[in-house]
Amino acid sequence: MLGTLRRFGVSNVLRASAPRTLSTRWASQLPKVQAPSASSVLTRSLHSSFPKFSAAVAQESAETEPSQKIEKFAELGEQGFIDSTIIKNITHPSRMNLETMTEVQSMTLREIVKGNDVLAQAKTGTGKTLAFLLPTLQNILNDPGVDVSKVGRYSRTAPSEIRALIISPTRELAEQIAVEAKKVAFGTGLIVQTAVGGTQKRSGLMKIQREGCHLLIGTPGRLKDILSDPWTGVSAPKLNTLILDEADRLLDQGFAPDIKEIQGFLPNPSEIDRQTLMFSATVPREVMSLVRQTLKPGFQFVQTVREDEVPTHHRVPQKVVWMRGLENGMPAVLEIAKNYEARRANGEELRPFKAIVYYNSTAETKCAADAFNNLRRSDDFGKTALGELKMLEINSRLTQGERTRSAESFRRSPSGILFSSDVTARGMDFPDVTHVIQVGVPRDTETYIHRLGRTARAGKEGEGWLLVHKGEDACFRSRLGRIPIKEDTVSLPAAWADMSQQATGSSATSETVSQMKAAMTAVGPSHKIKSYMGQLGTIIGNFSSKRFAIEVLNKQFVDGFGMESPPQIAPRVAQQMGLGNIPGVNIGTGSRRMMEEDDSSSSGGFSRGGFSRGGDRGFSRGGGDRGGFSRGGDRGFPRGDRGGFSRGGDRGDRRGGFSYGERRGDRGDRGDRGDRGSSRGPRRALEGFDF
DNA sequence: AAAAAAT
Repeated sequence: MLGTLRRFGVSNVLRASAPRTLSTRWASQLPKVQAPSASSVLTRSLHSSFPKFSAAVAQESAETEPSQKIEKFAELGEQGFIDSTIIKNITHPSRMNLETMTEVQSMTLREIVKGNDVLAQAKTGTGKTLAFLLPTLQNILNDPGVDVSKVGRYSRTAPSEIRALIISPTRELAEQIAVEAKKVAFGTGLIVQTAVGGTQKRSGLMKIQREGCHLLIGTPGRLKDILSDPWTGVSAPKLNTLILDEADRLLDQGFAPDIKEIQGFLPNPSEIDRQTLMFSATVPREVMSLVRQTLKPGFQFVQTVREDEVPTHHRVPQKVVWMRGLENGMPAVLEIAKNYEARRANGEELRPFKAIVYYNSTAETKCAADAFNNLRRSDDFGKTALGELKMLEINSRLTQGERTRSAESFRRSPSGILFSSDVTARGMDFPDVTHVIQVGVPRDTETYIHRLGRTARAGKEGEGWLLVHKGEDACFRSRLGRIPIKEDTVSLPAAWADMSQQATGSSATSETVSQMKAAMTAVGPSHKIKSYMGQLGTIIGNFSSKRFAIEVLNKQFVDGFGMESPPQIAPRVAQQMGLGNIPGVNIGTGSRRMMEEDDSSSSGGFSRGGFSRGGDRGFSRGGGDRGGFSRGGDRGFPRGDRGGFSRGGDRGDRRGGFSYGERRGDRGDRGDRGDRGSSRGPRRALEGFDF
């Protein structure tokens, strides 16, 4: 909060607990529209008669307003402030069945109806979507130029009647917003349309041309495509509302140019007054200058979170678990599921296990989904509670049809596990998610917060788990140090099991680890190679050295995936990544051939009751029989003491069982900075690493 | 070679 005030050049300190609205001098001079049937047109004309101020010139000051009381939707209807059909859609038990407004909804409603630009920050799952949809649809209804009448059952709206445009960073989120918008607008005559990639452009266009459009919701690429093409007939010459959902994401490096381009297709705001709304749970400092450039100088910054507070929910316990190796990730996930199901079986009143597992690369989601599917279909799992779980995958490399199917299936399912990339990290509303599990340090703080926000929505509970390799400790601290995550060193022994050893014990954890290992081994080798490459791209910077990262990835490939030797990295790629002289890097061109080979032989690989795939391929077998792939393994990779875990029993130098009991003494074998010896080199204590 | 997003 203080940071915000400072940015606005303000020195007064406000009470920390109360939500508040910041407004600027210009905005506070605007007459407040009191009439119940507030006309947005009036407000807008006042706005447009304002001289244009550049953000740099405008002197901003803060004004505190008493925190507004939370209202009932029904009251808005009774006051005549919001259309009665809209209110009925929201409140009726057979429709959206909502009674009371949330804080963001209540705090932004009047500002938006007045026509002010708004930047709103509120925690995940607190109803931001409805907060902008409700007043926006009302504003369109208030516009005297909008014709909602019909000829018979046909709308009289043209495709050039777009009054409001909502931009979303992902296709699924755009569709989700559209579904909600149609619910709110039902029976009002307002036409809601979508324009997202991955769908047939022509049929989508024809639908808009046929039915017309008042509110268009879409993703940047397709919106650019449609709006830039004069032949489509879809245009927005009368547009007066632009909404950026997940605004900070849309204003970041990847999207900002698209957004700018789209704005170029919209009418000049000096001719047609335009209101811009931005919503997100996170508003990092870096985007504030773009925010100021995009919003009018008089914009309202509505925050329902204190700025010195991380916008996560208090009702989400968050835990970080350190892993011995990357290969421990999937066993640890399985252990979370088993532990939870055990508590349920014990009579605790818990909702069914419904989890999203986030990875930083798409290939990892594929590997994990395949492995867990192998597990689920195996005989010993088929009959257990875990065998009932749906295992789903979602990432941008799937076809749009597959993506939609996964998302819908997970939405509807009372339980299951969704292995996901960051496509679902923001905004997606899957009901009743009990667990959000993140594997690896997320790329930035915001990503962590948004992923976590897929649970504990709409007043419900949830828990967050973060599984991190111990070597990513420094990265974790710098990226997530401010977030209230507790270390958990007791719940998941599978995270610390030594997976280079054959599992011998009969403990629940050794069972978990060997089950998962077998399931991972049975995943197609091409997926494992892609996972390796994907992880290479994401985590190399998270470790203190490239050498360390390679060592850790190689270990996962062998001890976790059950492969004979690390995959070959093309010389050109290795060069680009600066891996030329890093020990352990397997340079060669065999992987590509390997992947093509495997891709042509369909997915499958699993026969009920056993793991037929890959378990004896390039792993427990001698190697050298896979064209170009395993042959490369003897180059540069320090695997002198490694064999496959399935043969572990015949090695005299192995201890039996897992060594997860050794965490205390064993944890210091990787420093968090600087050079280190090989995996057998001297061990060093890790400062500040206290189990 | 690493989320996402146009074909």
